Amino acid sequence: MATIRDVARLAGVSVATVSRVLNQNGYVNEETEKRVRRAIQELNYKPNEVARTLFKKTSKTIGLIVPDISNPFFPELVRAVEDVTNIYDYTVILCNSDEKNEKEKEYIEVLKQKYVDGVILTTNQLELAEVSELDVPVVVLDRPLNHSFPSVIADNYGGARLATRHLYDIGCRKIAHLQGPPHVVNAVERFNGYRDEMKELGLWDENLVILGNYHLKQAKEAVLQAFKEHTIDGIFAGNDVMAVGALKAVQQLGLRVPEDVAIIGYDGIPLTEMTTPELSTISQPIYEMGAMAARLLVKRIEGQPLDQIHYVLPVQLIQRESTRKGEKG
Amino acid sequence: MATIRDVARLAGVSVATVSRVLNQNGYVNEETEKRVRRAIQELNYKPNEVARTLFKKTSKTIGLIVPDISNPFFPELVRAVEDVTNIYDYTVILCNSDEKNEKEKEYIEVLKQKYVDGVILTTNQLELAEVSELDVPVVVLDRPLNHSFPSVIADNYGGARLATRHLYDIGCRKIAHLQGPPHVVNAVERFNGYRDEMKELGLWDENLVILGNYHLKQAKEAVLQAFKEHTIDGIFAGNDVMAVGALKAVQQLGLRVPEDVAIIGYDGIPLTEMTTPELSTISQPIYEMGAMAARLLVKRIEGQPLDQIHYVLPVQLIQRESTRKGEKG
DNA sequence: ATATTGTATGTAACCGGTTACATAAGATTA
DNA sequence: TAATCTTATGTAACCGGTTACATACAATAT
Repeated sequence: MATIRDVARLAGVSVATVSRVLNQNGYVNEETEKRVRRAIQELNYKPNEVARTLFKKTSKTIGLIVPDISNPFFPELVRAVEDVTNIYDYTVILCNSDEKNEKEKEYIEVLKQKYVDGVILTTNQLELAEVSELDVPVVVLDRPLNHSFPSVIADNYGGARLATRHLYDIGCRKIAHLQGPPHVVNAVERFNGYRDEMKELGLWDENLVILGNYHLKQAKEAVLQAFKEHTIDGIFAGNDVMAVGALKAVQQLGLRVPEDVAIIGYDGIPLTEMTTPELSTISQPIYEMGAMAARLLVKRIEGQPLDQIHYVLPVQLIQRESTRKGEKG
Repeated sequence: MATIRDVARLAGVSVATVSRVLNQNGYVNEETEKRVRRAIQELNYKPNEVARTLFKKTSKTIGLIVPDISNPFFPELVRAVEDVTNIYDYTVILCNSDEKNEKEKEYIEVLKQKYVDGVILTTNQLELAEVSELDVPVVVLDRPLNHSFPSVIADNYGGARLATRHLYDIGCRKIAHLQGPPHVVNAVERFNGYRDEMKELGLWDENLVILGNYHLKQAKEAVLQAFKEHTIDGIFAGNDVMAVGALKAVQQLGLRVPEDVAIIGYDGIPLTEMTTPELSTISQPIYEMGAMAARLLVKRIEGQPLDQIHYVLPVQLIQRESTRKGEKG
């Protein structure tokens, strides 16, 4: 690989001049510039990003920490981050944390050592101290740490109330909630929304809360168990994957969806259109969330001011077959 | 951030000695080492990876180019690559190419400039010339370029024959193939397997080939169209996502799966367990493919010999409800 | 007694860029 | 006409590591 010194030699100038041509700063004579450009062409010279990074302390790379890319909520989010940062010439280092504190800390250490320009965090496991150690911009995505970092989330509380209310509107009165893991902030917020709406409707019954862990199998088992003990005519699942688990459980029990039990999920991942019946869901603007987080991060990196620190994006009820009863909700 | 010179000063030694302690090479007196380690602790010193990279020309980073992470086949693959390379202290730069030549070329350029230690390619758009420009190890995943790079693929041809034969075995005689995009090598291989099996069964009829593009909506439309023109009692879809499209089309036509039309997909993504009826599929060892590719790449990077250059992993028929007829196949 | 080997450490060049500073010539200004 | 500004370019230090090479002393071999 040719270096800037090779180019300088071939063009008969100093490395400083070549650097000036490359970065378009300082004075360079038109003729000289042509000679330099010709030499660059001839040698197929590409500047070494690492050397540049070492001096400038900016790597045009960001870190993206997600719990698990194989969880179907994240691919679209990751894709959005990649798309947006790419426009500004950043590359993305992908990190799967499994929500484990240890892995997150290790990744943050590595990212720092690689001089990443910023980090997007999708997790709520981190202690303040560890994140603060990062001396680069951070944007928190989907799982707000309740503090000073810019964040992008969707309206979990409002979405949960919307879902619960929707089940009520189509006639459900024994509305269960398949809750996500209690250590995940958005799961708690959705639970709170469900609880408050149920209280307002005068239907609150803590026995109707089913504990899930955002995964299919465990959710299905939990729902099967719940049906043994309680009467249920509607299920609001904390995420779409668990909604599928609920669907499977209900079908296995020989009950009809939505006639006997209506089901609504949360997230709006493509999966919801692939089940039979298709699943109603509270759709989060997943791509937009990722894109927004990426835009915020780039702004922060480039020292631009943010109009706003915390963004709460609106969610949307999408009614499909799993909650479409005779009365048409 | 403390530098190696700060550590040297505090420990009262030269930078060379500190470097020796860090890299555990050369001679260092036990007492001296203790002093150095104490200084490192005290300053919370972490070596700067970028400086190291510049000198050593190895970044402990690899590039991973996939068509689109939001295609449900890839998250698990990406996850596997990340898991395995992480064991060896590599980080992963994720690139979405959309199978576009232009994007792939740009990414390869950037990866080179960042001194990545190797690249895993999941694409078949690249010309030999462009990949060869990469002077780091390359492993090709899922889509073999038919040449000298190490590769990991699953047995597409065999899997397709297996799927076709399975439909035959459960009684189908008008077996359609929902084909993937013709510019994707694995789609063509699966088509070839289907064609050869059909010929061997004496059932080959080119009218039963339906062109799809690996996406749901288009596949569904194509299947609806095909049913207008031909009699079909079995569908072998080139991937699982299209199988879902076929399922939706068939259900929309008021036909029963599998009684009237049996359906089998290809890939074995989690989605296949979430539909109703659950989809039979040819399961590829997705995680293992990614893990294997990552292991090959690391071996190549570290200069170890490979036992074998091209790996073709076995696929497996998974029979579920969508092909479970009365006779029990 | 001298040569050789092993241990321990420091100096400075190097990786490949960027940029502060020095230098110089021609144009402009007082 | 001397001072100042603009344009153009080069030298060398710098970013923060690694390592070849030089140096020195003690232990061992000849």
